[in-house]
Amino acid sequence: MPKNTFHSLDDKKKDRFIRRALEEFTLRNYQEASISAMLKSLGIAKGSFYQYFDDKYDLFTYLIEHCTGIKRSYVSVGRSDFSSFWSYFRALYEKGLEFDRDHPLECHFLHRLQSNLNSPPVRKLYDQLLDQVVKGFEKMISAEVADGNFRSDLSKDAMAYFVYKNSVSIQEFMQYSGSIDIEAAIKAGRPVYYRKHRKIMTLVDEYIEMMRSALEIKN
Amino acid sequence: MPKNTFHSLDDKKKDRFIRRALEEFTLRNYQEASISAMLKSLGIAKGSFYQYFDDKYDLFTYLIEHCTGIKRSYVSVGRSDFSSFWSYFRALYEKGLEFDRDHPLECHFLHRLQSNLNSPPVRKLYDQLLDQVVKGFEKMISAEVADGNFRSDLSKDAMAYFVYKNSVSIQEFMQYSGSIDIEAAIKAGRPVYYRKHRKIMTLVDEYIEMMRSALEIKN
DNA sequence: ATCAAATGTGACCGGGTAGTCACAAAGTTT
DNA sequence: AAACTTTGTGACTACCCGGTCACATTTGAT
Repeated sequence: MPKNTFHSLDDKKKDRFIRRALEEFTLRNYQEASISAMLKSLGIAKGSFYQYFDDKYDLFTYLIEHCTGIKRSYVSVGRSDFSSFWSYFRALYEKGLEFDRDHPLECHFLHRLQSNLNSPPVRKLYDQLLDQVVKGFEKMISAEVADGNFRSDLSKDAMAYFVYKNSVSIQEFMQYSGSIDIEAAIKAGRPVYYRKHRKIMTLVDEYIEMMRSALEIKN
Repeated sequence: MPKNTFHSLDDKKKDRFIRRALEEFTLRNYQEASISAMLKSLGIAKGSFYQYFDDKYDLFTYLIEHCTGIKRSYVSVGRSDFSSFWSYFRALYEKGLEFDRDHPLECHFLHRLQSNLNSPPVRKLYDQLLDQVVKGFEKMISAEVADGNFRSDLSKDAMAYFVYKNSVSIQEFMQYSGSIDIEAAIKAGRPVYYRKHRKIMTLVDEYIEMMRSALEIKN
């Protein structure tokens, strides 16, 4: 937990600090991320940092909370507002793109969490977030199965994991195929999907089509 | 490239060295992996190491070549030996399990490469391997489309990436659901899927069923 | 204006790293 | 046995890190 000293910081200074910290932890691993380098480029003394946070890990957990908090306000769409799971999924993805548009650093800091799985403390935090998402999907998928929309011959947790992983995969494919350059966008502080909205939604629709065929009952 | 000094090393010593190096680079990131710690636990002097390899990166690239070489000898199954793409895919996965059974360290060192994507030199090597695999799948998928087995309304590269990523996902799901503990297995030097063969192949079949439904033409 | 509390500072500590180098030991050829 | 080549060694350099602490500065209340 950040100390009071950090909270009572000038808004502008606090913002600059958070942005630089996100950049540091997004471009490097948790272990590799350097508090020293970050402070140097911010022009803040080492000692000051430790009046804001207990330690490196304290800052890291704060950043996660900061980002998930903002993300929640974007992806808070309800399944019940949509006629089908896939129109819901599509809307969820579009909200994700809005999140990237408005808060690229926050968005991709969260995406890169999975690069830190060998740091036990980070892994713990990641596993919690992962579990939340997959459990959420599992619940919705169970409902679809109960309604006779999704097939019942597959285990629900595997289906949920399948959906989650493929939704992550979409971005990875964009990177693989050269359509986006996350690192460059982060360094420039610009949204990753800027002016790529049509392109990625086309891909999202392809993925939805694949997942739909995979999970829905054939007629 | 390892120097002659390394090649002319006693087989037993060379083996012990490789095993310890693989362990180090599998349990930690490229940057975090410590040559010093590795040498200390091996009882080899610092100076000796630099008569075997140019530097850390030289060792790393050697390990990749070492592992891919062994892996190739396992997964060298031909598509033409199977009646369908999915029976081929299944056989490929079983070969992968044999690779894990006989060479767990080599197998999972390669799996953990994707945890190193923020190290530019490592990323370059990973991207090459990724491209090889995806391009391979793409070729086969194109043939399936041409034969009228796979649908033609999706882009082939997306389908190839879909297949590759989901095949990786299978292992991740095993880890997620607590069926395997890769880190523990590596530390013990034991195969990850030891006595889990039935369990994972059941999951593989579920994934194949999902991917098949996603990509094949509905009848 | 005074004083106390809050905040800022950067040299410093202990510990880690990759890589070097002068030297020692072992092996090989003459 | 002598000369030479290859291999082994570990103290050492130069550098990085996270975190500390005695002290300087600023703030705000009296």
